[in-house]
Amino acid sequence: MSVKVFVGNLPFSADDQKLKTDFSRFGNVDSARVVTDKHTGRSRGYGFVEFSDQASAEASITGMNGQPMDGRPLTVSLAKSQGAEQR
DNA sequence: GTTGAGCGTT
Repeated sequence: MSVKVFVGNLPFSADDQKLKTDFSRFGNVDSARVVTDKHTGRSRGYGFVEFSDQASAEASITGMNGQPMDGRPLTVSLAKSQGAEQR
């Protein structure tokens, strides 16, 4: 199964593809998505990254959490809605 | 035309 990772403090110039590119260095990214506002269409400044393996997710958290991207420190952590099928 | 805590979308 895939593991969801919450990514916050993202630059407004960041997008889902940028997240996937940056997080793909740590493992296989199943899908990366940046939360964009539906009313304004602009990025809210945070997104989610889905890894195909939990080890890759933790590796990305350890490697990207607190690290400045585009000039701003990213907040990477396990997403809340992990479900109960990740084991 | 902007901004900055926050856990989306089908």
